[in-house]
Amino acid sequence: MPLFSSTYTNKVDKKGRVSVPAPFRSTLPSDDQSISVLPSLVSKAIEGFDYSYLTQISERLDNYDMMTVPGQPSNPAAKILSRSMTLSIDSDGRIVLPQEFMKHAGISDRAVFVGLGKTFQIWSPEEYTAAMGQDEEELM
Amino acid sequence: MPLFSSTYTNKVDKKGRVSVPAPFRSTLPSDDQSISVLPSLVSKAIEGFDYSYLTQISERLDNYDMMTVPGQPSNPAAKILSRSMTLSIDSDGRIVLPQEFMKHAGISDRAVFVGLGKTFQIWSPEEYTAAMGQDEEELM
DNA sequence: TCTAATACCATGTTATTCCATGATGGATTG
DNA sequence: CAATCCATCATGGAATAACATGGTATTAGA
Repeated sequence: MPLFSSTYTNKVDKKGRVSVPAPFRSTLPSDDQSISVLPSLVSKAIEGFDYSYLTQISERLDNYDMMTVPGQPSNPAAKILSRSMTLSIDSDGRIVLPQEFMKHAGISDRAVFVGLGKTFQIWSPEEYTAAMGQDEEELM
Repeated sequence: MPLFSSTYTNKVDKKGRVSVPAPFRSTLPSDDQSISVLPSLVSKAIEGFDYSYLTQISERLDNYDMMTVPGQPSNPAAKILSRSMTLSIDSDGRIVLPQEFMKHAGISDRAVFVGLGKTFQIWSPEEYTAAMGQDEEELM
């Protein structure tokens, strides 16, 4: 199981490309170099995790019941699945952030990767420092 | 096992043709590029899944004692099987939505594909935003 | 034969892959 | 201990492929 830790800031080019921090990549299974992301439901950030995490969420959804029991779109698991995208990491270690996701997180030219164990988050430097409080200035 | 996620909006032409989002296609088994669909039993949408999912539902129906339990058509599994159609994906990655299905979902010229894990749904943009609530505007 | 469904082809746009460069740090060797 | 070599990493740009989409041709069914 992957374990994401520490904090890294990388540049985002005009196409939305950004390098996934190497330590994050190395915790991913070597046969599936991809990450799944979605706009956070609670903050101005992007939530990230590995693919197996998505399958766990999917299993929580009994789709058979979903088709016959009303109230689907508001189901939390459905919300996560419908909003998440799986981004493949290219041979240079980069992903392309979807425009809408960047917009949600207020990301333009730099992205802060924050390891949180089984998951991580991607912030804009500005939003991250604001959310963290004033005791952060050495993000460079 | 395929896992459908994220949300995509594609155009529907006058013939009812629409591209299946490439990420959805790639989760399907390469030797069976088709999807099975039915009008949702609970909402103004089309339910979709791959063929193997249909067989699972069929097995549920087999476990159901048809000889002793009356009113089989009301069995959800029976309802799903009887209403489902399997649509083949053409060489350009498109399907043709049956007219009745489009009518059920209120689809005219655009279709929203919503990934929900083992299954997905197809909505009209209008109905989908209405069903999701007010907090969705970036469907593009 | 006429109509409708299906298969085929063409095109612009977008995304993905490939290649080159600079920076960094660790290890090896003089 | 210092200089050099090598591997990894982040980053930019350009070439290439994939995708969505509209149109036309061909086939099949009524």
